[in-house]
Amino acid sequence: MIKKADPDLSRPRGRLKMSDIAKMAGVSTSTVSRALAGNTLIPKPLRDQISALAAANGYVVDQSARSLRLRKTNTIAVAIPLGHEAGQLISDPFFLEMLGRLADEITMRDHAVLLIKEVAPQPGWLDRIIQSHRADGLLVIGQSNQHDALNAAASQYRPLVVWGGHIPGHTYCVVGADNVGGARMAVEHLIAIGRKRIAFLGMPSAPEVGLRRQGYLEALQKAGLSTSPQLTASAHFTVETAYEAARSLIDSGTEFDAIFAASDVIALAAMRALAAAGRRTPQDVSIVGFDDIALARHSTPPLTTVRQDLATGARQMVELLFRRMDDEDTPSAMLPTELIIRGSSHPNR
Amino acid sequence: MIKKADPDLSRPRGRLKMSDIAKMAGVSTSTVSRALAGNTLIPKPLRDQISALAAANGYVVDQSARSLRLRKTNTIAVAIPLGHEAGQLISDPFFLEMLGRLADEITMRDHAVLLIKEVAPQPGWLDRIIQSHRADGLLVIGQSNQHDALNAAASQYRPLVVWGGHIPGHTYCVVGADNVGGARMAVEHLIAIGRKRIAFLGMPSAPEVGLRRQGYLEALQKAGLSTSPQLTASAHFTVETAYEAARSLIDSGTEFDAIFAASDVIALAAMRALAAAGRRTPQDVSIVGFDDIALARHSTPPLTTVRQDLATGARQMVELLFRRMDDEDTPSAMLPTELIIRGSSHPNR
DNA sequence: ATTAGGCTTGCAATCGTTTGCACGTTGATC
DNA sequence: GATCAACGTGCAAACGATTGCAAGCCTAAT
Repeated sequence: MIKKADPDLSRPRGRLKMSDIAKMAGVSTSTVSRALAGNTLIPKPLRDQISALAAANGYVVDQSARSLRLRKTNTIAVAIPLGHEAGQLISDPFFLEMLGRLADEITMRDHAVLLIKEVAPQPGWLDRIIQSHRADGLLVIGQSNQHDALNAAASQYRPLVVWGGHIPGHTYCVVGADNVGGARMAVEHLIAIGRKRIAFLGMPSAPEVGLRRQGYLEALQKAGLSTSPQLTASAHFTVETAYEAARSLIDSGTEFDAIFAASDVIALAAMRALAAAGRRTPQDVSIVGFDDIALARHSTPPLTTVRQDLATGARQMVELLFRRMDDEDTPSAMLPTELIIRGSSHPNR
Repeated sequence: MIKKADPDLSRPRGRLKMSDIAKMAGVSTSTVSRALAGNTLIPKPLRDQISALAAANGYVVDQSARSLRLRKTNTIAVAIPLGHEAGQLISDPFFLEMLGRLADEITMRDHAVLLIKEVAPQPGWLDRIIQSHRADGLLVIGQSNQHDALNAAASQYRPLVVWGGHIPGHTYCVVGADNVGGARMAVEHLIAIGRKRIAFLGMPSAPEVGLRRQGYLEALQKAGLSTSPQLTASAHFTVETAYEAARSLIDSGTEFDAIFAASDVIALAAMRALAAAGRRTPQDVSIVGFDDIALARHSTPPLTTVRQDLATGARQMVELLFRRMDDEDTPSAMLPTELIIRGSSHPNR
């Protein structure tokens, strides 16, 4: 009953459909569909014949049709909202590495990854992603300035997990590092090695950064050190803006003997700005960053930083998302951080 | 005729469809469809009313249905074949940055990005992506060991553009740096500063690396220097394997005063291996890498490297892909490289 | 010989949009 | 007052899969 594919037969220019395979095999589309799905209603020998025939002809199920009928796409959307950022580039190595890890985890579960970069999120952007039914679940990397939008979306849509800071009042499921604790640890380290005037570099309006600043302030207050607003300088996550911010801090004449930066990218930019101004790291100014990106260990001097475990974070996010896709309600998760002491803070290292 | 949405009306738990909006507006689905598409057959006032009604109710067109009907998805697939790689991670910063740039370019053209990581590509993997109709075009980052598969796919499928090396016999559209020329330039630089025994680090079975090795050999031959096979050591693109390869080169006792590495990641790993073995860079051994990743300028000493212009490369790829999606046949493109001389090769810098 | 029951298989409806075609309706023209 | 074009709108047929239901076939038991 099974006929061999005939290359001479002018096959319709268009793509093969399931009914074409059915015709070749002399059965109905129903049978082909069931056979390819491994449905045991179809006896094994026939199933194998049909699968072989489909493979031989390079037939592949059309996902649009399948998704429409099944109302599921086997796809996870990963969205990166860029509300704060200056450029429109996904540039921070931390985000990129996170993206790579998430892709790894999602692929491992036989789902595809739909990458969505949202440059200046407009009201309703989350709904547009969710309602378009292009994905079965949504991961958001970084809250940016979209805390309220995320809360609104989460109230109607279960399969949503966010990477970011644990902001008071979040009702969405968020996975993220212990930003306050990590920052406190970093600043306590600076205090322990004798630093007194510690500056903060970062945009506190980004939630994670705000929490890191909170940890910074807590540590300073506990030690009775100055928390002067002049010691805080705003910096986006890009190299250029961070360099400028560091430069203006230096030029302002504000005295400081250490910098705690909200990210490694900012820390490294600050280090270069200091060097350009003739201030040595760590002799004149100690620097601590946050993230522990690959670059950190390779800088001169190597960067002391607060490490976030991205591999675990990504695994956790995907794990929670899949449980939510099964309609389970899952709590948020906070991951521990680790202080990695390298040469940029401490001369003896 | 237009009715306000009624929140009390127990809306079916399931999602709003176009026919629901039609009912609310007192028109047919056809009209709604046309209105939302901005079709001028529908008078402007009515169009606006319908759009407003849809927006007010958070209605979004279902993409599965739309894609099925239109046979187009407004999505570009970006595939990363990992045929050679040791781990299963998308780890090389170069790939990740390329991915980010591609996402930027694609998003700018109002298409979504479907990210596909192919860990150990099985025969037919490209067909499975193409025939599944999940995307309107396909970008492949890196040829890995899939040259033949790419040729086969390209013969049947137009909208395909590959980032990689210009291997003899490629029939697919490939965009990539001038690997041979860039490598030649790098090695000539090493020769010019007086290096005589120049080692090569990289896996020549990866096409780009093979071409870089070719440029390396050409430069050596032209200068009448040794091209001894002992001067070549295989190294994957990951930090760990590269470190091991450099270490075994050192331990082998083979004399060398310079290393040309097939990528910056490899170069940086080699630099660390040398330092661990007590050899100074650049005094004892000059090092040149390839890519100019962000890390390169921050290492100690900063890495001399062959710069590939990723921004241009990504733009070019997407540009060509969209032209191919319009059924144009486009030629491959080779991008110029630039030698960035930093401290790792030359003591005086 | 008849019927029951188990296996296989196919029919036809369905998922939510888009769009060619045809059917009104309107106002202008002769 | 009849004819015609222009304009607006809706019907219904796709797009390509999945699946509940029912029908056909065959064997075995009464």
